[in-house]
Amino acid sequence: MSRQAPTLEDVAREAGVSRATVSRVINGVRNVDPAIQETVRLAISRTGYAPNQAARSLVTRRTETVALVVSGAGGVSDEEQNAFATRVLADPFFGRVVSGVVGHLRPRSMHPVLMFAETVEAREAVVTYLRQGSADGALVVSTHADDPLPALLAGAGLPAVLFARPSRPVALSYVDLAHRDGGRLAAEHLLGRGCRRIVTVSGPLAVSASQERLAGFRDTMARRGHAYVPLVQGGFTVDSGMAAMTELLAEHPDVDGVFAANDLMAQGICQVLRERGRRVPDDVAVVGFDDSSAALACRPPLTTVRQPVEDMAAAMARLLDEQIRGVRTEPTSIIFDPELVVRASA
Amino acid sequence: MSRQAPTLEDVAREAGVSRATVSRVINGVRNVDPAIQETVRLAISRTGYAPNQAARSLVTRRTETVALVVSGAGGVSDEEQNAFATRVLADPFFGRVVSGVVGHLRPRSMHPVLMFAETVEAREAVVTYLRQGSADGALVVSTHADDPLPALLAGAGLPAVLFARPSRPVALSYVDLAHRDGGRLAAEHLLGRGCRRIVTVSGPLAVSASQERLAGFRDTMARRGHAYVPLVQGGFTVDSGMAAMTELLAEHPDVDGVFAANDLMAQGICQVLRERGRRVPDDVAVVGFDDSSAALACRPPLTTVRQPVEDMAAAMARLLDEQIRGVRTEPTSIIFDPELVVRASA
DNA sequence: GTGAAAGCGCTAACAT
DNA sequence: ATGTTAGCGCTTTCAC
Repeated sequence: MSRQAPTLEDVAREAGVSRATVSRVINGVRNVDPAIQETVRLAISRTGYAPNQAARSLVTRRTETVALVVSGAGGVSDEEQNAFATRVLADPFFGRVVSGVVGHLRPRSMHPVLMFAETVEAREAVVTYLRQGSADGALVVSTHADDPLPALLAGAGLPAVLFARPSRPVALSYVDLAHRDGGRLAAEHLLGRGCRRIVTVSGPLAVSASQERLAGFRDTMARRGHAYVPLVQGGFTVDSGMAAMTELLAEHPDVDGVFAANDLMAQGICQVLRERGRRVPDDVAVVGFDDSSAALACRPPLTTVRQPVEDMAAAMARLLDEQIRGVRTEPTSIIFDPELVVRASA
Repeated sequence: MSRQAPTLEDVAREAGVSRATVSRVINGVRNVDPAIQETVRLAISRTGYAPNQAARSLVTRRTETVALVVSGAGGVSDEEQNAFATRVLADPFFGRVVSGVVGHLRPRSMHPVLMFAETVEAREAVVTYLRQGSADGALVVSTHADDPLPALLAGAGLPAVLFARPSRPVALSYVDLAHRDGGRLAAEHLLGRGCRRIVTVSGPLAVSASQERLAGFRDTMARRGHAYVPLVQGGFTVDSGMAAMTELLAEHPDVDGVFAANDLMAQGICQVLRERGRRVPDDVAVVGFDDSSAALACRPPLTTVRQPVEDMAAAMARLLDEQIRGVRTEPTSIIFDPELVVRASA
């Protein structure tokens, strides 16, 4: 192995100054003679010094690490735990979250620890992890409306920010999308292009985002005289989109417009439509939601309601960062506006 | 805020014992009277004590954290960094890696820090992170053959394990697949079902896995008398698969079998074939590689060469774990065998 | 502007 | 089996 790593002491000796001075130089504290700064910097590179993060954390009470938690609800079996991670990461949505989070953290030399909290034990582990000071706070992305983790975190007084408003009120900051407006945009677009037999495939109604998108959509439809919009509930996956469309097609063969609550399902829907010989968008127009990579991968490319996930995730990281630094003390919410992106499918 | 967190000292006082005894109970060191253990445990829960990880790490020189690094090669621009994370996570392959890694780490109360190293600075950041003792070691998944990170890590004497054999020899452990055997399995299957006009879409030839899969495939074809197999290079994405198949179809309209170097491309290939009115597998048989979620999502479901990614990732984590604990000192390689999974596409 | 010294909370070697 | 004690390497008053 390599010999013992150099410490502040070593650098100080090498530079002929005290530990305190070296520490000041490293941490960019002013009031250090420029000449000495140079000497110290030289000594640092000569010794190949790297500050010990544990020692630093012990006194600063900060780790520059945050937990990025993907949280479910149920009491899932051990078997399914792996599946949970795989499933979550397979969704292009999550990649955008990570991207946005890292975009904020990296320039600040902060790092995300990936955690999955789909069981009672796993949730406890998250709380323990934070209570031990292994991370300074948590960014929580819930996949289920009645996720108990936010309340657990809030109860323990741990810094945390949520992606999406919690279903039960909890004293935590969050970022969210104006999902209702998104549903409205979709409805207006379909109606605007002349669709009259419109159906919709919602997300799991246990997820509040699904409900909101649906509510906004239905609301707008109702205002335009469409009292009834056939609905099938999907699961935010390609497969569930296919199944839903198959079902809808059987009951409503004259459909000419579909609103899917996310792009993955819209992709499945387009696939089924094509298999049944319906042209998209000529016979049936399809509008998705998210503007994820699936929207571009889809044939035809999806017209969709864009959710600025990267920006939202970055804002989430910023909120947590501010809370950790004590800059922000009150729970804050930031709501982003959706935007219609018109491509070929509608 | 909440009041100062309780320390070992507080628990010790509460239990009427010394700090050392409490420490022993917490760390499960034997030689502690069962009765006292009980007293201590009670004091712990009464005080709501959680050990301070920084203090612990300072003395144990271990963080119970490993860096999970996705590493590229180039000097990518800042703009593209976000895209890198998004792109990487969009690939179902990565979700399986995470799943396997977490599967090993979690039961050991270890945690992965997610890092992306697609620029010179980012790679430096990884090295610094490890040198500071913020993580005990690194699990590296390279997306490019001439990734400089492994050499950097090895040079710094930092514990690290790679997914896939490095292109230049480096003194690090790695896990890998017998890609050549995988290519062979694909060729044998296509030939076995009677295909005679076989083409192939490889991955980026800068990636050694691509080369190996191709070599095994070509080798087997050659042994069976097929001297020439038309080849188009793809990029492991659905789109690149579509483009490649379009090209191949133009030059070889009589094609009756395709070997794609991954499932994503196979998916694109199936899509193009269907659009051109070719039935899969009746007119053209398609074999993919990986057995990722894309294989099941594909229509028809893909016959594919399974790569046990979760197992490989778990093994990678285990190797690193052993290296960190000092159980293993020599670089070790573990090569997994591919397996043909027959579904509908071939 | 710089140094001396006091901890941060824990583990582990040693003493008992 | 339990207690005492010496650090781990750093930041941060507090003097100067």
